[in-house]
Amino acid sequence: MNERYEPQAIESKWQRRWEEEGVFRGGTRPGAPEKYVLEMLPYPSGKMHMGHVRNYLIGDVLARTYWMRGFDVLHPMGWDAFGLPAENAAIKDGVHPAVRTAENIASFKQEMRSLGYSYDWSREVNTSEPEYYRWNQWFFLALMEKGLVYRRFAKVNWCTHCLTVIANEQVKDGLCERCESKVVDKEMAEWAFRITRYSQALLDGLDQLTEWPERIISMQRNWIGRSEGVEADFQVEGRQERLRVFTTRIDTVFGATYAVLAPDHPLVAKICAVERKNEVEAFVAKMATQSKTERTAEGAEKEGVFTGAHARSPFGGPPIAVWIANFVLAEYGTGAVMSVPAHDERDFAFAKKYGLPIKVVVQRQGGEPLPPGEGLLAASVEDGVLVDSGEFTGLSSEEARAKMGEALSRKGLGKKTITFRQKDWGFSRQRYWGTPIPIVYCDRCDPGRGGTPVPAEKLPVLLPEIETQAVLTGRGEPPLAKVPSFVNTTCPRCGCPARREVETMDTFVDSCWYYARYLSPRHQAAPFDPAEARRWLPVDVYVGGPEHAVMHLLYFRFWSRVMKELGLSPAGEPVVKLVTQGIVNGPDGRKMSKRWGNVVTPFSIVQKYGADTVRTYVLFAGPPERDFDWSDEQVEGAFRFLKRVWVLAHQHQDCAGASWQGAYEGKALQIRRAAHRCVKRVGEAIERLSLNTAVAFIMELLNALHAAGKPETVAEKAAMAEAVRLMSLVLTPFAPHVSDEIAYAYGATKVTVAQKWPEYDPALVVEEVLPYAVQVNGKLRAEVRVPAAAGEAEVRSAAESEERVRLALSGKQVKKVIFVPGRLINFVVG
RNA sequence: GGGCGAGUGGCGGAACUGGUAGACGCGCCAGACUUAGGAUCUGGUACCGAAAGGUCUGAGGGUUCGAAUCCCUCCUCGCCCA
Repeated sequence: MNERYEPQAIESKWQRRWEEEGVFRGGTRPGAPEKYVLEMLPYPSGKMHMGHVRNYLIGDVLARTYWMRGFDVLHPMGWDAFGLPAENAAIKDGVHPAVRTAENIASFKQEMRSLGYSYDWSREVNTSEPEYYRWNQWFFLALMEKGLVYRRFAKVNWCTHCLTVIANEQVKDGLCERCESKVVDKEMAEWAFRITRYSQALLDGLDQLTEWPERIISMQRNWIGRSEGVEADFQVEGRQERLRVFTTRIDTVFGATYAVLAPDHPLVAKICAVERKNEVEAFVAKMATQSKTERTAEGAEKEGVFTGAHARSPFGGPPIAVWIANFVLAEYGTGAVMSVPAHDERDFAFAKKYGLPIKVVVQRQGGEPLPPGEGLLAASVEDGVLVDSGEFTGLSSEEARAKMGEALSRKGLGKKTITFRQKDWGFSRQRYWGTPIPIVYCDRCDPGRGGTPVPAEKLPVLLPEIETQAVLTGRGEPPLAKVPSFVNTTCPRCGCPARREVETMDTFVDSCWYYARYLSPRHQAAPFDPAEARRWLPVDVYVGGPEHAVMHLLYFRFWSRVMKELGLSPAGEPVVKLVTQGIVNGPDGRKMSKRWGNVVTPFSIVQKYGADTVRTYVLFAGPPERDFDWSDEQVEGAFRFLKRVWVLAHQHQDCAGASWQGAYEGKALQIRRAAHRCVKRVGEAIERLSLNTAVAFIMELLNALHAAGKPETVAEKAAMAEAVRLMSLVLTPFAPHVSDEIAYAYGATKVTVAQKWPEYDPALVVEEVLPYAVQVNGKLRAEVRVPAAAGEAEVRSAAESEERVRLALSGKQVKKVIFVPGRLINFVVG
């Protein structure tokens, strides 16, 4: 090895060598236990950012460690290559998305290689290639067969900037999650997956995910939003119609003083009183111009109008007024609610605003009783005991809910129901750069335009070549509608001229199953080879950002269940352990962004310090889950550390061949102890995913070896050679290039990742002398060092002979002695 | 408003199942080498105090021989849900 540490001189050499030797090829250790380590595949923008670097490093450390621990490891990487950015760029500059995407992938991949990641590139997957997306189409047909795909006419979230429909999951505070533009409601036909059929299963499955972060679990639970309640029919006065409401608080039904319909509820027009017609119609028209997110936003003013109609509760009582209001949505529950102002905050605010009656029907169990309705200052939403509720008076809220539910079903006026907040997944996108939906519309045999699926043997439906500037204009109909050669086809059923579906699939479809394609990326008969799936699935560790908690991770759990039902995969849940990494902020503590001018690019740091420094720094900066702020000084520190590792190895290179059969004593023994202790601690730290402390332990070893000075005796030289070798092995997951360079200089014949993770000698990691804390009444008074084998009596007498302890004990009576072996002794005095 | 998570030196962070708080790194201070140092090496570095000693894990209380860790109240920040 060179005298100076020059990463630029060694890193590409090792990267080439790993590649040539195929050391990261998965499936090359038949018979060995398998580990599937996966990181979320990136959208290939031109440049990597630090978030990517960190994401992939966490996986890389695990993959390399598993190789060394003897596993057969699958650690693939690919490209989430369809999507809006490339298409939006094309609208601007006319470069075809495929061209731009290919360029981006090439540069992104080169950056990845420069960081020394241990990917099995032979399994690389690109979701924009027909070889991949034909299987999206195949899945579409398979799901359709199972009744999990349907076409609906619905109010969708339309992003005014992306010019496409986006999923509920992609709307954040009324804005598009991607581009932060306004999202409006738009009524249109779309294709949807019936994911709600799996809502309960997805919820139940969360219990098995014991190795997922608790907050991701709770976010999914919230998102699915199961609520138990009842549907109850209110009879509209003087008409045939019944008004079906959904409520989770049927126990408060006797306090219902009015009912509210969604403005677009079908009953509105029918029951509206003639004299209120103008007002109601005006309100309905006004609501139609607002999006549902706008209408129900936190600060939004509650608004409504009286329809003139009245309805009667299924439990009797006087008729109550029926209103329509902005905060009730047709899509949720039954699109109608009973309003109980005394026991619901929204209803209370609405009642106050419009002077509607308030009636208390649930009393608190302790404390001040609630004043009668009109005197109430705020709604009381807690459970309690029913009052003024006919035959149910005196029951607890919980009992009342059960009894009332039963009563409703008995009378045929309602039933218990479970509703979910989660909605079906609309996946039509009015864009070009995505998977064509394999559907044909034929006027002759399908006049209702329900759509006829393209038969499986005719797949793929290829995305057509286009005149980029003419088709990707950002205006008008979906781009594919402007490509006659694509649109015009023949009906698969009757053979007549027909038109193809011009919408494409949400890219979240691509990421639902890519991890399975890696198993057999060139498989022709199916999306992937089920035999490989039995071997590798589920994924052992999945690393990615927590921002995917409720979109990707929910869709992908859904898809996994479907794949299991199709007999493709053995796994219900796709991933055993999920790791969500924290954000890398700029040095100023703000999110890295061009706007703040605080972006640190991986490329610049690799150039300046080399990949090993970036790797070591990023992993040392903090625990994987936590955010951290970039620090140039700390990077400098990581570089200094590697330089010191290098210098030490270089200095003692003459020790490399030394061997010693005799006993180790003195300095030689100290060196060996430090090294073996380090091996133990680093191994355990990686297992706990405490990667920052793992690096710290290697630093401690380095400090100890530097402090040991120059080895003189043969035993010392042999110990030093062993220590350097061990250090190069445990350093491999973090700084693999330096590790290999050193390992070879010390006689290795295989790259470190192909070597075995070292075993430590248990005899060398137990201390001979232990420090004991000596406390008097819990306060530290001294520290004594005693032989490890010493018992309480010896520790006590050693402690009592300490000056400070004697002083603290003098004149006091020892009432009790607490002895914790290996830790401390505590004298409790009176 | 509800749920979850976090709060430890000047800074990033350590602390296994309640057992010596501050590992490791950065920064800073002093010294060495040097034509030079923003390179490198050595030592120091939670706070108060000259020292003896005392005080420290957001604040306050509790349990315990002993609490960063467990319980209660409150404050601040982050994320998610409403």
